[in-house]
Amino acid sequence: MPVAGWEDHALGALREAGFRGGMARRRVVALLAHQDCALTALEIDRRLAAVGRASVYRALEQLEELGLVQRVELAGEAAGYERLEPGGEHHHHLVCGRCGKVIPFADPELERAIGSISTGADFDVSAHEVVLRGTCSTCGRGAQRKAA
Amino acid sequence: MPVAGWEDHALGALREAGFRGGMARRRVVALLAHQDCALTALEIDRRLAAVGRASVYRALEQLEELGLVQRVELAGEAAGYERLEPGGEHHHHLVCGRCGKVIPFADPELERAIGSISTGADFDVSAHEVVLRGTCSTCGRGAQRKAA
DNA sequence: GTATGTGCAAAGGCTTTGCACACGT
DNA sequence: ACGTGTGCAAAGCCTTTGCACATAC
Repeated sequence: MPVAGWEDHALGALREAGFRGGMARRRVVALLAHQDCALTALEIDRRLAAVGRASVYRALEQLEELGLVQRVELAGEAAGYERLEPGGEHHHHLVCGRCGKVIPFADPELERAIGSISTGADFDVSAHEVVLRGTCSTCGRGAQRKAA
Repeated sequence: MPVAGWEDHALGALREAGFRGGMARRRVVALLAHQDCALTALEIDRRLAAVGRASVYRALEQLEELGLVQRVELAGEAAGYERLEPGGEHHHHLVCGRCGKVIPFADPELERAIGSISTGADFDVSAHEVVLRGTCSTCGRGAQRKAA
C-alpha cells in the first residue's frame, strides 16, 4: 500500500532542504511513492524513459541523505532503494537465491531485539537492515539442488 | 579468535567436493581462517601477492557455494567475505558511515527472533545477515552533522 | 538573468570470463 | 600424462563524474 502522504512529505523536505523543483527528481519521487518494495537504480532508470541515468542516481543520493529513502544491499549486483516512512514503520527482506525474488516482511520482535542492541551499543545506530536468504516456496517445489 | 579447526574443516570439505589442492585457494582459506571479520575480495588479493585476483574471486565463489564462507554486503562498494563456522555461531555488523569501520557483534535475542521468523515463513531460510548503520563512538566524539 | 537541474557520454571500480601455462594427482 | 588450478589481461556491470544545455526561481 503506497503511502499517499510520503510523496508530498518528500517533496516538501526537498524544498526545505533548498532544492529546486526539477522534473527528474520529481519523477523518481513519484515512482518510489507508488512502490511497496525496493527498486534498483537501473530499474528506476528503465521505467523513467525521459530521465537520464545520472539524474536517477543523483536523486537517489539526495533522497538518501535526507533520510527519505533507504538503500538496501540485497544482492551483490545492484543496490535497491525504497522509501522510508517518517513514522518509522519499515520492513525487511527475504531474498530467493534461486529466482532472485525479493519478499518483504515485518516482525515486531525482531525490531525490538535490534532496538535493544542499538540502545546498548557504544555506537550511534541510525538505520538497520536485515536480509534472510534462502529459497522461496515457488522455487522450493521442484528441484532441491543446483543442477548436477 | 581464529578457530583453528576451520582451516582443516574447509580444506577437507573442498577435497570431498572434488577439488584438487591448488595453492591459490589454499592461501585464501588460510587467510580467512585467521581473520575475525569480513574481508573484501580486493583486500584479500592485496594481501596475497602471488595470487591472481581472478583466483581469489573463484576461490571465494567456491567456498561460498560449499557454505564455508558467507558473503556479506556491507557497503555498496565491495562485498565482504568471512568464514562460516560449522557450529552455526556467527556475528553481525555495525558499519560506521563516517569512517567505514566495521564492528562485529553477536546477540542471542536477535538470533532467536530471526529463528522464529525463519521457522514460520513459507520460505526455506538458509542464511541471514544483519547490518546496523550509524556512527561509531570514535567518529561521534567530534562533529555531529555532515559538513555544512 | 542566474544558479540549479538535467542528459549525454566518458571514466572509474569491482567482478567475471577467456585463454595459455603450470601444477597436482 | 591428464585434467584441474592459476595468472594475466580484457571485457562486463553498476555507479560516478564532467560538461554543455535547459529549466526553475
